[in-house]
Amino acid sequence: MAVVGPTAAGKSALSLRLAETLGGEIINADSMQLYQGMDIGTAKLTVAEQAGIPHHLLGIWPVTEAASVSEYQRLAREAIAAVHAADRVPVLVGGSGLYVRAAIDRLEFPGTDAGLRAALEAELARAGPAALHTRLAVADPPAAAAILPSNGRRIVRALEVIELSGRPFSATLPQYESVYETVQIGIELPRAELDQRVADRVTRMWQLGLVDEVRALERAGLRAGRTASRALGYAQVLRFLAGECTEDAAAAQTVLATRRFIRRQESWFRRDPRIRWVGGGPDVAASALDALGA
RNA sequence: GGUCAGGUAGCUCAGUUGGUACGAGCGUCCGCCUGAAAAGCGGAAGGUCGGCGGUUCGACCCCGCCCCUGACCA
Repeated sequence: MAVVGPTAAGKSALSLRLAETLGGEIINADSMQLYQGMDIGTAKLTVAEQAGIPHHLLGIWPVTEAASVSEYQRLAREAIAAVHAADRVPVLVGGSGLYVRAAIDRLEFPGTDAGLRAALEAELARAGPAALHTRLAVADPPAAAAILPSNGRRIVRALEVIELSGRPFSATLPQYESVYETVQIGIELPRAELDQRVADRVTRMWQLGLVDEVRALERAGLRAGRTASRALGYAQVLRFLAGECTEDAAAAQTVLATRRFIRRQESWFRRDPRIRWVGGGPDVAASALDALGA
């Protein structure tokens, strides 16, 4: 089963309850909790908070490593297989929509090539996205039609896949088709409440020492990390440490960016018709178990 | 009490020598998303231009009074 929903909705707490009740083990589906040492800012459960329930895929990548959905997919499926083998229930938990789909859905990621990618990115920087889009329009008209000329990132990836595989790039996500028998529980909370929780959470992160955590990670190479350095909270603190803004501004920006992120998460999960939504609050666990029985 | 500056989109501000507000950034809402996804990209909705009067064919832009904010002077 999977527990999804926006940041700060209470996924971790719910997953603990469900794993406990169902005899499950938790598998992380949060792209940033995959990183080592990114604990406070990602609201990663401490070992004590994990309450003896096995957690998989937490803190497995150094911050210098660029994230990869494809790699995550492999790891997640291994973890799921291991939990199944132990005759326990895998409880996938996380707010990274694409990662959740990579784990449970029929999705195959075409390969990548560092050199080719670098060349395309250099070209993007030099010529701009529109020029690359023109090229994409020749190589793969349907992909070009689906990808906006301003979206350099996707254009680069499409061109990379085409050159590597000699085949067109699927620029639209496939139908929802699970490879496991999965029930997805989504936690839904009113915006105003989520926004308040985010503000509180960021305040708490600062109290717990997020700035020191980032300092330590900086020494571990966080700035060089392509993905990790962009994480909510971390990017803002790095800017503060570089003297580019005040500490207060960093905190305020973290709140705003997290709110924006929540809107994107909602729009991602909203369209998946398989998700069974439950309200947050004290009854989440009960509602979720109801939804599971249903 | 006086002088000056200012009151334009939820916020910060552009702008029109009087002719339908051309606005921008942020926020809000909505959407997209196949190896960076806590990333990346896009669309939309919002304004009686502080109030009341006057001048004018016509005022957000001119005049008068009033209200509010800020600075300065007493």
